[in-house]
Amino acid sequence: MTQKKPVKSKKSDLTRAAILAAARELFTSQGFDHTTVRDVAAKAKIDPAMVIRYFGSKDELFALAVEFDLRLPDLSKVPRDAVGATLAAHYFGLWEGENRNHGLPLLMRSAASNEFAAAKMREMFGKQVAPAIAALVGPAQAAACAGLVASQLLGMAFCRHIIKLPPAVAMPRDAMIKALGQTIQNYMLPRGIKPSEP
Amino acid sequence: MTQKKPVKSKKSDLTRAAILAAARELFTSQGFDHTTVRDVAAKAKIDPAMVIRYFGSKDELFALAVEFDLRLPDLSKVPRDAVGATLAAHYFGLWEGENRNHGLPLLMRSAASNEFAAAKMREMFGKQVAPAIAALVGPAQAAACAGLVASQLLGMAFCRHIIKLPPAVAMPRDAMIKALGQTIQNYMLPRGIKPSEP
DNA sequence: GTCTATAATTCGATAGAC
DNA sequence: GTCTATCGAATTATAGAC
Repeated sequence: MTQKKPVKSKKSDLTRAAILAAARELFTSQGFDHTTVRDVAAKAKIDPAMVIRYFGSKDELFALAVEFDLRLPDLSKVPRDAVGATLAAHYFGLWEGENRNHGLPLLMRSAASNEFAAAKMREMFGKQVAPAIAALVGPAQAAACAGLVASQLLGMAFCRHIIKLPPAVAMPRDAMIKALGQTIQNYMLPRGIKPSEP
Repeated sequence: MTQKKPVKSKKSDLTRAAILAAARELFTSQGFDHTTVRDVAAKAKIDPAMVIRYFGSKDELFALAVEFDLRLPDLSKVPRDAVGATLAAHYFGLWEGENRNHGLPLLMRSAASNEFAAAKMREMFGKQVAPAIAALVGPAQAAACAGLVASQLLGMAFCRHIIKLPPAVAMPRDAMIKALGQTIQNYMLPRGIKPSEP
């Protein structure tokens, strides 16, 4: 008797997870092009052929490695004058908090030279970030506001965590959150103008 | 009679320049890894072997392709309350002005996934940007200020020109210069505090 | 499911004729 | 200076034994 869907497939799942974790680490530290299927297999302690067997190709493995959820807070529940600080703090939690085994560093590092990653970043921004901002500042100013906020937050990530520019690395976390929070607050809700105003 | 250093070596220089220009274009659009010596040779309409003969190796060719001068204005000659706008305008001139055949787009695109390019960017920042800022705001606040300014300017370049995030691309140049100028001004000279104050 | 062996490309760089 | 021919190494992906 054949089982269509076995209830237990522990080993397979563990192997899959090990491959994916190894791939994400190596893609992040070495980039897509300089990470070989052999490297991933070695780190996951399995045979290179298994990587292809489980994921089909190197490209499909990469596509799964960059998938993740930003878990943005609900900005409508945040005091209006604390929106900037909240976003800045959330962003640093993503980069320097306890749970950092997500795909953001990989996506950020890859997006500049990998069109698939760039497209993924635009998609994530459109689906997760833009709506949250539009709901707060209204549709008229949403685009410009979102572009400015993204440029500041991604820019700090680029300087501090990707290329490791010394002054950006040296800056204390609190000072940075304060400075970025003020900037973002000003981009989103300048001078207390209500979003519904003309 | 042999000439040690011929006064005229037009052809060689033209070939070198053609190779370098082709390399910069291809490295920028395809990235270092996906640009082959054969690609560069084809674009420059010469033999692939000549690329190596003229530049030694692909790595050395890349090193020359990323070399350039930011040509920052002398900030000491700019009114203090116009420093932010001046820097923002200069930055956009680099990215969207008439003379764009420099290495900045290539450096920016490569730095995230190429350690050599990242080091070059840190070096350029340290030699060209940091001193200009330090001379204006004083040594005490120079590092933090430089890190913040860099994060905002590089972040907009990343969003608007590298990954082409729709809201950042759509924003009119004037509106962006105004917004970034205000932010930079605030990072550099907040509330009119003089740089020499404790 | 797992591994060995290798197919099929592709690339950077070199040797040597002219 | 320039081109032809090719080396040697590395890569993804597959075929097939066990």
